[in-house]
Amino acid sequence: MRLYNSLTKRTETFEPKREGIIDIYVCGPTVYNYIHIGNARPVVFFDVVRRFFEHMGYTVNFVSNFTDVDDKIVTKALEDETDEMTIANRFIEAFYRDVERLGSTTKYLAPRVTEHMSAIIDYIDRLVRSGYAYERNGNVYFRVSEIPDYGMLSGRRVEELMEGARVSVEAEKENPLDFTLWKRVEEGVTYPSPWGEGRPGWHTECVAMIEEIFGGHIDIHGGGTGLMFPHHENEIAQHRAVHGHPIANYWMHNGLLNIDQQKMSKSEGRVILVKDLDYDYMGFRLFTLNTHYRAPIDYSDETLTNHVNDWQKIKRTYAQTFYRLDLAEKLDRNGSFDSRLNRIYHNFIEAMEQDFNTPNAITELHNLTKYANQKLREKDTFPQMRAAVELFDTFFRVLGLDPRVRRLTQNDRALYHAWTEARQHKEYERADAIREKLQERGII
RNA sequence: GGUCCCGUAGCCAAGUGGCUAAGGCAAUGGACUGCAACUCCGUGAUCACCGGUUCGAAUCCGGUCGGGACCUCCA
Repeated sequence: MRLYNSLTKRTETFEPKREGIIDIYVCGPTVYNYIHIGNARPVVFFDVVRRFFEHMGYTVNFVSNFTDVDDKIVTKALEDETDEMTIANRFIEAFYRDVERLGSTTKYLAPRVTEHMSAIIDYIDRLVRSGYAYERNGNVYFRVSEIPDYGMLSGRRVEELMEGARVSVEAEKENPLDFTLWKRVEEGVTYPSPWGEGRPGWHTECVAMIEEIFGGHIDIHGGGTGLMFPHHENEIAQHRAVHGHPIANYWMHNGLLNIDQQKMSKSEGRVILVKDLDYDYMGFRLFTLNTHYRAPIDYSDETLTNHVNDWQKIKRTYAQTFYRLDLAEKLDRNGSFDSRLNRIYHNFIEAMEQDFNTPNAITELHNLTKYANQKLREKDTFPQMRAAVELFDTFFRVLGLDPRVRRLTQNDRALYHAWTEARQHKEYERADAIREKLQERGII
């Protein structure tokens, strides 16, 4: 398995800390709104990462958090005249609904910041005691100058950051680059701490939860490119301060999703929410996976339509192969893998092992589709068709695609036989009426 | 001002030094069919431009043009 490591900027051979087990953490959403299709990208991609590792026999401990304490949630609660917990719960539920729509599994550990507040406060306290952080008027800041290679992940040097005209200037900070660990606040929910009532900054939650859940050192840390700076940079700094070693062996960052060549922007009305997507979600999933995860994706209706069509063809082929076998009572037989199918499987795995080259993996899905369609037109190919269905099932499981094809009912069979009979007797009007029903159900 | 990424057929996209530059969508010709749909077979690229390195470059280096991101919350 080869993985591009954002930390070292090179493709490396992946080796987990423990034989056969992979600990992975992906930064999750701040739950103050419905997620948009850009947020959907890591939801889909890291789901595929997990699925592929599981296919390869690994046990994957997958954790992705919910940020349910944040200024934006406080603002939203004030707007809606309710409390933060209500807002968070509402959007966590909505998040799970969207994740399911996208075909990603919801069965993973999803810790909430509110459930780990004492761990977060304790973490900050240790940073203060060891001199890596300092308190000013109820605010706590991280002392960036204590970390010599600060900026290594995002490829920035401290001097460059200092020169940036837009670095925020807060008088009480020792250094403009110092970031907030704890914030004294007047408005919204607060928590008691050694520095008074307030709320934690955003950057400590992930490291504190990783420490509490995994013991402080994981295999893979994932997230969107947009989080590299400053969030992940700050995670690295804090973890380095407390533990003296890197928090994760591999960092994986997915590229962003733009709309019409530009970044999604709420203020400019260029946002598409997952729940409002008026397309087949499996087609959308295929669309995101058809570009390598590190490259940016440019969304347009035309491009998405391309992949929705792709998916329809794949799904149709699968369904027809499946139903043909079902009608012939051959679904329970064993498949026969010929050299062509073996090569398709082999190429698929090879593509995935090459830093999750899902576009090339999808090419093999197309090759399989062609194979199945060819077998459908040839005589006496049930064993090969059966093998194709098995391989489809494997690819679908790894990529998280679901054609929603189930075994035929008695009614479906009767309909099919009636159609065949009508055609044999050249009763075309009746045959066409039945055909329409069969097509509606995707059986032919 | 500083840092960085990208430009492959109408559209999406893989390939990052070496066989005829994968694959899909769209288009188009043919086959199959009672008609149709589906499907199958076939058809498409001086790899933005200019120069350099090399026996050899889409791939490396320099420049030009074009697009975008980050340095502030951001998947």
